[in-house]
Order: sequence, then structure tokens, then C-alpha cells
Amino acid sequence: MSSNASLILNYENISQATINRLSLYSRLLATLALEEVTVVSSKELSERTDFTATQIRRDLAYFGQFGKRGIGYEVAALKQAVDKILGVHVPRKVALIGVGNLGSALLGYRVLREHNFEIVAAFDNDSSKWDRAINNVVIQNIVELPETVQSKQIEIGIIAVPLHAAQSALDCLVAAGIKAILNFAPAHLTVPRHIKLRNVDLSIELEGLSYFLQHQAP
Amino acid sequence: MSSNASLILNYENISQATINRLSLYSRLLATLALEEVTVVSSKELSERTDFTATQIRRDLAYFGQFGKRGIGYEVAALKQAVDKILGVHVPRKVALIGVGNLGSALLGYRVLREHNFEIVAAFDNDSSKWDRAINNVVIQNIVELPETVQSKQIEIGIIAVPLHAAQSALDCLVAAGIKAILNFAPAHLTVPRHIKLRNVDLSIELEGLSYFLQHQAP
DNA sequence: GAAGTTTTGACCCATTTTTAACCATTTGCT
DNA sequence: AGCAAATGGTTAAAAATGGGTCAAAACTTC
Repeated sequence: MSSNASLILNYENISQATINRLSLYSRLLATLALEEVTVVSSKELSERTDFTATQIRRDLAYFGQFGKRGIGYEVAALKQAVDKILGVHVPRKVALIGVGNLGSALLGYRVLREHNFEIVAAFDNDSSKWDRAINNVVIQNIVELPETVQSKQIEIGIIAVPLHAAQSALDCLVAAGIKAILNFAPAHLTVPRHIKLRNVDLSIELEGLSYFLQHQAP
Repeated sequence: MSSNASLILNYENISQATINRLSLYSRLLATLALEEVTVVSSKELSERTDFTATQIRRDLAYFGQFGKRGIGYEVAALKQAVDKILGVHVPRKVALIGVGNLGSALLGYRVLREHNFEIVAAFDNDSSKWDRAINNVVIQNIVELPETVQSKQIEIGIIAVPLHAAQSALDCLVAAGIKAILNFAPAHLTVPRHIKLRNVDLSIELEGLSYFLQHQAP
């Protein structure tokens, strides 16, 4: 016994790719639970994803031992464990900056709530939008952001403003104490260390498709 | 002379990460052009991105020689070259499947057109939406997809339908001859080889932020 | 209860991607 | 005209990532 646990688990050393795959594992496990599958092997998991069984086991092994040799993984327990690793076992409150086309859509986007994220406040620069509500979320003046973040215990910010306002929106979020930000503006924002920024950039994705069409499509 | 060009350029061997960076270079070069900068060095480019000068030079070198030693890169020419590599020098026509919250937002999303992508057709299963127009795009029955793809020379499909309809939407697009697909549904879709699929998955992004909050935030 | 089967988890290797060091070339200044 | 400074491109090394192999473990079957 007392194997040396190979390396001390340092959550910062886990690659982004691994984290992303964990999300997919969680999702797949939810599906399996609905199918009333109780135990699953890494091989079966691999057959329902693009990943090899080896890689799945490796990803999980970073965080502990969840399976039983000869058996596989207990679906419910593994899902619970993965969700806890991802920190999605507790709900996360989200503030939305920018209630235009995209922002409005996000307010009505069910997937967020289904994954335990809830937009509890929305902000916009356009005063004509203030005090209106979309999906029971009242649009506020951005100056109220810090106070609202405090009172509602908001942890995540979503930036859905036009390009030219993105950096300023980010700065506001940071000033309000937000540590994790999802940005939809097609901009390369500068962000202080210790703040986590993720970008969702449609034009990059589409340009990747364009590259493929230009050079690989038959 | 006649350096051996190191390796024959095979566009399929370029990594996704490189392509994504090229998109960012193109965007940055556009900004520089607006600032009336005419020549830029890799060092200057690196100072305005998160990438090292070496990496930028390397990314560009995959595709040819665009700079002048001792000088740098001519902004306009490099932008043109990068755009051609990405295939964004020609407009790309897009079909949208699913005109719900997110789909409607995409129809009004300026960024797409600004980057030379145009949604020229939209489809939905809900017959009550047919024949209505959003941003001058008429919503059609999905059965009209193949014909419309042909007549309008559509190259890219966007899937913005709920989870349960995503795979079927993808199959429709493939059957209609679409080679490049952007999927917003939080699903791991199966796709024939030689079809390019990219996923934009908000829950994965948010869960990545959640992981950070859980384990790294102070 | 012992052999056999299955499957995890740890270790190791291959591949890819990034970073660093070096060389070549151009411009501008003395 | 020559020399120094600056910069791109190339080659090599390093790091990160992904995949393969095998012993230990747990269950099943005879």
C-alpha cells in the first residue's frame, strides 16, 4: 500500500484539454444514467466519444481512483466525482454585460441553467434598456455592477458587448471582483493575472471552417 | 538559391492551433492598418498578442516568406496573404438550422458579415415560423435545404437547434452536400470523415471557468 | 477455491507543439 | 563604401500531449 500517488495533485497543472474532456465525460455520464446504465468501462466510454480508453482513464487518474479493476466505473458515482472536480456540483451565478442580440439570446438559453449556471443580473450601457426585464432578469446600469456582484454573490461574468466596448466591460468586471470571465467579443482582451478569461469567438471558428473549405474540401 | 522550401506545404498538416492564431493575426493586422501602421515586426506583433515573436514567425513560415529581413512585415500585404490562407478573401455563404433564441441572434449578429460570412438561408422544424423573415432571411422548411444549398451555393452550415435535434440537423446538412459545419448544441455529434465539424459549446467553457473557481481562485 | 477473464492504473514511448538558439539578409549611418 | 543594428527564416532542442503496454485487482466460473 501507500503507493506514492505518483505526483501530488496540483489542479493548476491539469491541461485545458483535460478539463474540456471532463465536461464531455460528465455529459456522457448523464446520458448513461438516463439510459439506466449503472456501470461503464473506459472502453465503452471511448466508444461513445472520440477519445481512446487509455486517455479517458488517464484523465480520470489525475484526480484519483474512481474505477474498480475488472469492473469499470459506477456511473452515478463517477458523474458525481467529475462534477465535483469541475466544481459544477454547486450552482454558479453569472452576470451578463451587454444585452443586444447575443446577450438577449443568452438570457433565454436553457442550456445554461441545465448546467447549473444562472444569469442573475444583466447590464447594458444603453439607458433605454434599463429596468426592462428579459426572462425575469432586470437590465441595470453598469455602475451598479459592483454592488450587485456583492449582494448576489456573482462569480462569473459574460461579455456580450460590441468589439469596441469589450475591454472596458472586462475592466468593469475585474474591478467588481469577478474572477472568471467568458468573452464573446471578437477581441484579444488583456486581462490581469489570476483572472481566468475564456473566449468564444465565432469568427475564429468560421475562419477555421473557411480554411478547410479552401484547402481540403474536394 | 532554390532553398528546398524545407517541406512541401501540406495544408492538412497545419495544426488547428496555428489556424486559430492566423485568425487572430488577421484581426490584429486589420487593426494596425486602421492605425495606419504600414510595417510591423514579429516582435511588435507579439507585444500585442499573447504569442511569442518566434511562434508568429513560425506560423507564417509554414505558408511562405512574407517578411523582409531587417525590416519586418508589410501590414497590408501580410493581411492579404493571411486572409488568402484562411480562405476569407472570398465571401462564404452560410445556412442556419434552428431559429430559436440563439439562431435569431445569429441572424442579426454583425460580426459574421464583417468577417465575410453571410447567412443566406434559415431553416426550422416549427412550421409556425416558416415564411417569416428575420433580417431579410426567410425561414424555410428544412426539406428545402438541399435545393437551397444548390441554388445559393451555400458552403457552411450552422446548427443552433436543441440537443435532441442536433444529430438529425447535422445529417441533413451532410445530405445536402455541406462540407463544413459549426455546431452550437452541447452534443458530441458523429460526423462522416471529410466533413469538418467545429463545436461551440458554452457549457464546456463555463465549466472550465467553474473548475478554475473551484480550485484556483484565491 | 483456483484458474480465467476483464479492466483499471501506472509506467513508458511516440508524436506533436512550442520555445530557444543560430544564421542570413537588409537597411541606415558613419 | 563599409560596418553595425535589426529582423526574418531555419534548424535544433525542449516541453507537452496523447497513445500503448503490462502487472495488479476484482469478479466469474468451473
